[in-house]
Amino acid sequence: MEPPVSAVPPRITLKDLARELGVSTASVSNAFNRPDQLSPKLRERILSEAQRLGYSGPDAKARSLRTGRSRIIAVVLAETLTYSLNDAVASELLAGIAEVLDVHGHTLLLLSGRQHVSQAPGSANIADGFIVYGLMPSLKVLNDIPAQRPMVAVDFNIQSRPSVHVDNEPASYAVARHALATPPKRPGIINLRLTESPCNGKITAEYTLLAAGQTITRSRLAGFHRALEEQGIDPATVPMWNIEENTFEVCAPVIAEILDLPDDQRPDLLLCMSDRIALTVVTLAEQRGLRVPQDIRITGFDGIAEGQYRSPRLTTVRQDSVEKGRIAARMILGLAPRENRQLLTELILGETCP
Amino acid sequence: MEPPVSAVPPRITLKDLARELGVSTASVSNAFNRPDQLSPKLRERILSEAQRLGYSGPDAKARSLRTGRSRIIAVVLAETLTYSLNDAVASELLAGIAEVLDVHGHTLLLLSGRQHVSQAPGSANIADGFIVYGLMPSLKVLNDIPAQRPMVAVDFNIQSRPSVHVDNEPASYAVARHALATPPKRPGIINLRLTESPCNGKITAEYTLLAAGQTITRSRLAGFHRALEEQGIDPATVPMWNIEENTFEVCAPVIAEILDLPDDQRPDLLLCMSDRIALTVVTLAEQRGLRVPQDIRITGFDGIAEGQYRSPRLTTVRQDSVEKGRIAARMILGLAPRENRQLLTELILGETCP
DNA sequence: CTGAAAGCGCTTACAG
DNA sequence: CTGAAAGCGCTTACAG
Repeated sequence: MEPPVSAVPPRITLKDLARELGVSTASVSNAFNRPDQLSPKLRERILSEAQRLGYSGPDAKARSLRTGRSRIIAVVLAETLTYSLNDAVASELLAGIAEVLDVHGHTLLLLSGRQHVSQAPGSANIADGFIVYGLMPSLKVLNDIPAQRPMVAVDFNIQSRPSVHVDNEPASYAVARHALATPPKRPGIINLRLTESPCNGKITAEYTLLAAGQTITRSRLAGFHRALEEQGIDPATVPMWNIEENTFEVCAPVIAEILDLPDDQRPDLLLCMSDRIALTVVTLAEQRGLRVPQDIRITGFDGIAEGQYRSPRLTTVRQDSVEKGRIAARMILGLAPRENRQLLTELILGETCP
Repeated sequence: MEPPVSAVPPRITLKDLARELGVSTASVSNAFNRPDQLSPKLRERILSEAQRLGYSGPDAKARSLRTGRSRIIAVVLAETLTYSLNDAVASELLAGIAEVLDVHGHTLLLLSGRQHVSQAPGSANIADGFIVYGLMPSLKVLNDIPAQRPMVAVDFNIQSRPSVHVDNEPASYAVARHALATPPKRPGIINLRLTESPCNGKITAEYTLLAAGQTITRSRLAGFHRALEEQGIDPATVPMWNIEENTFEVCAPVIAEILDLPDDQRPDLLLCMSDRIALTVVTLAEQRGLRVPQDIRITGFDGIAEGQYRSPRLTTVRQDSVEKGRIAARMILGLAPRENRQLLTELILGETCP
């Protein structure tokens, strides 16, 4: 089905090299892997001869079969790789993971829970461990993974596996409480992936929200609602929109619809479930000549760099995604206890909602 | 040295399953890999029994040794993974690569040319092919790669290997020419990684630039210079600064230094070698109450989303990094001829330099 | 369509 | 410190 990556010309193996040198295969192996197991002189000879003959070291495929370990850790991403690689939060998580793996001699294999159908099944199970990021449409990918391999879930839960989270509900509560301290005339909420069936626009009565515990965005909504109630605002009276994908392109039409409402209907405070959403509001508001924060106040969630290295700076709540990645990686490598972890977030007061 | 990832409990193998079912190992293998080689009925029985006994399919380590292919393609990044994952251009490249690999049943292994010393040598050679991105401090990593494996270079050159580039010189010329059509009083250039020894600030006489052909930024400078000369401006009279890493944090102090020059010395046009640099100029200029483009005009290079989904939009030249990744991936998979490619760029007229 | 057997390239006790 | 040998878990001609 797939064309071979290349026709491989004759290749020299460890055995060939041993024969060539008149030593045992064990000595050649030791020359590369256990310097203390042979004389420096012999090792020198083996290594230089290897270089001369174009032998670049033991084959990793054979080594991993023999030792049972590949030194590869897989990250399974709920979204497509294309999306994840361009998302600031996912990128930071990956950076945190990569940092720890690198220091401990492991490498990072990227997999997606939304892979193409032609995806060779089982190619994932080469990895020694798995970090699974976010709720995926189907847990089928996880079935290909041998049950004994370590696995940790990030930002969602897998039955009987450790997980790493942030304190979504208190974090949302904190930012909403700050925003509501200045009473808004018309607050609004822009959710992220919160409906059972796809909805990119206003959430009307016909939509059902995902169940609590299924998604972190449900916890974020709970935090918003708690703050609203505390201010004597009935959450049921606050209009909600939903965004299907955390990108400018997908956010823009929904936000344009909101901002283009008549002055007396347009929200003057928008609580957004991500910085990407909030930043899109800022950009489209500026394009329309709406003043931030005078005409419309905006809050985000995540604390990504793009929201801080600009003007006006985003008011948001910062989660340390890099640290989330580090912790997940340490758990997988057995350097940290495999337990459920919840990281704290930090309220950032920017200019979009002073 | 490194602790094992986990103590693996007893595990069932293909052989065990075959014995259990009273069939040959070939049939079990075929049930998973070649459905046409056995009766649907037997296949059904094997698959269901496998599930019941917790056999999740053939082990990828053994399979890859046996077949000689891992279906893994490695991307070797010149920068650290932490940097690369958070850089828009590198992320787009990776996204383009991942897109093609995914469709063709391959997965993506991330490696860095600046790995930690403890990095297990040779663990890279599990990959079937290598995409090498950017000039790295040392090509040592590449030595561990068997010579027969396909390899393609992106944004730099490796002896006798195909490469993928964009038209850096003409692209820079185009954007500079556009900018210089409105004659500046005091043009300036902000370079990226262009000096032999590290320099984060003004490039003075004591610094030597990297040789032409060594780095793409040298080609970009050539484009700027050609446009300057064409306008009768001697490039030697145009002040140049250098940035060591394409991040806000590293750019900011250099740019602050430039913007804080007295009014009669501050450049009124800055030609920047990346959008990240240009965006940092915009942000810091806004913070200082400088008007863009009235007080200072700014051009970038790359065409990243962040520069376009904001106001003022960046004037820049767009390179299709996603496509660069797609092409490199197709070459590696043997789906496109292994030859040198140069992609065209597109001038984008934004508001930072109308 | 099925089964017996070779062998992919290593690492690692083990005996010397 | 060195060498002979087993075996990691598969896939694939090949014979039936």
